[in-house]
Amino acid sequence: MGPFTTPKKRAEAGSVDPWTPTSNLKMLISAASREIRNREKKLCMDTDERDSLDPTQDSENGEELEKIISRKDKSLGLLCHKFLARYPDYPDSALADICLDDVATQLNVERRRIYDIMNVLESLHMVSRSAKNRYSWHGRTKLGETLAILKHVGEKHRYGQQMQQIRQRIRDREFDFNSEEKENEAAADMEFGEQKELFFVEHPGVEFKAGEKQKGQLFIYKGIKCISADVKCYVSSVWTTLPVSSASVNSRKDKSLRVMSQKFVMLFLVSNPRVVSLDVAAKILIGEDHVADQDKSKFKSKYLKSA
DNA sequence: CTTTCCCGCCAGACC
DNA sequence: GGTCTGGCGGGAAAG
Repeated sequence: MGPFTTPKKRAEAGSVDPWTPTSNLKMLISAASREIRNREKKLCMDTDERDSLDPTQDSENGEELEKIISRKDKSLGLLCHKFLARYPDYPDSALADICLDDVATQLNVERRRIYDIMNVLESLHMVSRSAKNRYSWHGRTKLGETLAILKHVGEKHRYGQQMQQIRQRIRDREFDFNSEEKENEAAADMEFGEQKELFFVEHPGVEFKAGEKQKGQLFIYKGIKCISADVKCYVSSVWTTLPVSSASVNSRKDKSLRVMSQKFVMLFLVSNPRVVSLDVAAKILIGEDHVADQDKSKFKSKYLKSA
């Protein structure tokens, strides 16, 4: 193993439930489902029992486990699932306080992973940052409102129409292989409006406190995997005022996981049909030209590698 | 082979 | 100085 290779981590005793290729999709559909969560609780208990077989104590046993535990068992989606299983859908008025260190210890993962989960859940206002190292758990109490707001914002940004346009162009391209130029023109014509403005949609009454950076990379998949899917149940209520601002707390230009997650949910909420391809989502969320740039640099690096 | 995405380094914010 | 936060690249696993 070279000096720059990712070190292999000791196997952790995790779920050994047979994980299917569609597990992430299932996760998406069920992340906040109570039934599944109860099942998960049971599963976690089983896992705890299994933990008594400490893999670090017995190297042979550890290697054996390492083979059994695939990367799917360590996925962010599963982790988020386990996290959700620990908290009630509708917590009492007494705030459920979440300590990052405790959660990391309990779930037996690096602290870094908890930040990812918190960012996604925060984007849905299922948690909010209360202090350094601490979050408050809101569960689904604000979810309905949040989804309604996000849908409204998604409509405002004309995400639905944008998706239709992109899909149409993709279809056109299938009939016309020499359409590259036309395509670029079309992209230039497309009216993205405020879409390029970066923003974080706040929940009324929830103060946004975290400091963050502006560098960003699209980790859409991280967002999707952890988000509750019964989106359609919540979009009926109507909002007249949008708590969307690019000033004050939102002044930090933000392409963080938190914001990208919100935007992705918006796409789902306004999409018809309800399937959103990553390709289309990326074109809207990071911009068509940027997607093209990324592809180019990818080809370039591949070319250089093979040369 | 290409795509997905986990790991953890480390920059920058914050204290 | 220390700690917290989270963007990001590398590369292994999955497809």
